[in-house]
Amino acid sequence: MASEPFRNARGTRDLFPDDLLLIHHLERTAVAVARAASYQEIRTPLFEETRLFQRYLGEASDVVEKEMFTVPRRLAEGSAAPSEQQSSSFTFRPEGTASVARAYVQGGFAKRAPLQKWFYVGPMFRYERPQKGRERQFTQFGVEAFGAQSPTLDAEVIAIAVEFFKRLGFGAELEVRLNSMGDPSDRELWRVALRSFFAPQFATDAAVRCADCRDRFERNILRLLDCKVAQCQELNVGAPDLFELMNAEATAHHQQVGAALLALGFPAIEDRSIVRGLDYYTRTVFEVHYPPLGARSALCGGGRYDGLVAEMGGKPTPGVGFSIGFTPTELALKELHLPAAADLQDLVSAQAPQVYAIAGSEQDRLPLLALTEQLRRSGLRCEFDHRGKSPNAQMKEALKSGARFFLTLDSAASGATSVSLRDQNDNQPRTIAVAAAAAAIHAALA
RNA sequence: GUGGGCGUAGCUCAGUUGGUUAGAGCAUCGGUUUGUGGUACCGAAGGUCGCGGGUUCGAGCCCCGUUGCCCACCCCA
Repeated sequence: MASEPFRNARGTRDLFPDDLLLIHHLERTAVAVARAASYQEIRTPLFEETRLFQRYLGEASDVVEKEMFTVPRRLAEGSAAPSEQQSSSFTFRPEGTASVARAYVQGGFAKRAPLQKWFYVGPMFRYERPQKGRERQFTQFGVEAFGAQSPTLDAEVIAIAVEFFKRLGFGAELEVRLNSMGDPSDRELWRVALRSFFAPQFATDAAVRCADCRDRFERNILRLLDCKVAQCQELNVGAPDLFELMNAEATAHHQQVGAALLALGFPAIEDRSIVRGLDYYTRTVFEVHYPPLGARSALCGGGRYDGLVAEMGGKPTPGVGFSIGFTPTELALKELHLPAAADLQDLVSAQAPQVYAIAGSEQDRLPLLALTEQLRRSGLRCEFDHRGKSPNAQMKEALKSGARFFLTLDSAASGATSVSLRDQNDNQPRTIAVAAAAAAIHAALA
């Protein structure tokens, strides 16, 4: 009985060896810029108890709960009501910060070593409808710095994000867009002020605002500020400014982040439309943009979350971080015709054999296989034809493989003790004793 | 959740107003050539035209349904 062929699940993709060249390049760039600023890697589990993310997302959870990959916990038979099963389920992490903050608290760092600068690179999962640049399984690079509220730390975190893109080849057009959410009490005042400012726009049925904004007014009033509809933007003019309500310390912090960024050579653009709705986000919020990309210019988002560690049950500890999605980064790189081939050359080389062993006859195959193994043990990448191709066809394979050395057993007779080695760099065939082959190749490579 | 577009070989695509046995390039496989910078030539293999139904003497092409993918909106932790 015929069945449908197997396919990958929607919103996922296979990364084949050629695709992984770029992925590895992104990963190593991320690791390099993070380590340069003394950030250490952390790896948390790919899934957590669902309630961790429910706590992390707070009020927004009813909106996003449908967009998470949740699996039920296996309970002893008949031991719990269905509702209880739901609350004790597991969920594949939709982002990195909640898990890292949980680990920070659980590991006791808030008490024994509050200052921790960590980074992570790994897969995240969101049950959303895929579209361009959005997948159900995707990779994020993120950093989280705990234990200091200094504005210079905000600037350092932002600088890591910018440096990541610079090293990937993005140009001077890179922009840091900066805003502040103030402290929670400031934000509460602001929400109240926004509500009374916008309320008249929704008091009548007249469609002065787009339908989405009518929804946002109830659900998430801050999102009114970054509506893309032109008419809505006009109606935002004159809206209450959080900075008018912000406490002096938070205001000073924001100015000092700007000054620190300037000192680092990354002048920030103030952008009041950048908002973060979750309550433990405090003060700094930022995005890194690359305007040449047009509508999809946002590459990175981050900010300060001084209330999060306490929310996770830890000793109150400030924190700041960002996350960068690999998928949008890949799209942007493709559009910019990056990276240059030279940037991947070492990764390409590492995938290619250094030596291709060519069997001149059927009798040569086993002795040659043994020699191949010997070369591999010596640390050389060595390839051997397993399909029994003709010597001519093996030569073509060898050329395609990118191997620098072609090696054949001298076919004098059975029990050959020498090999013919051709180095494509000088193209001089040399005859070498079998026992000396590995050393000769290593010498040529050195 | 809403809306739009597209499904022909492994990949990128042709395929005339509906008309014999559905084509090309690349990739693959085999061979010849070239004692060597991935050449050139010859040949082979590979498709129930996403799937199901309908219209028709006849459907890759028209109609309906379905499914998959893509894109946009929503959301964006």
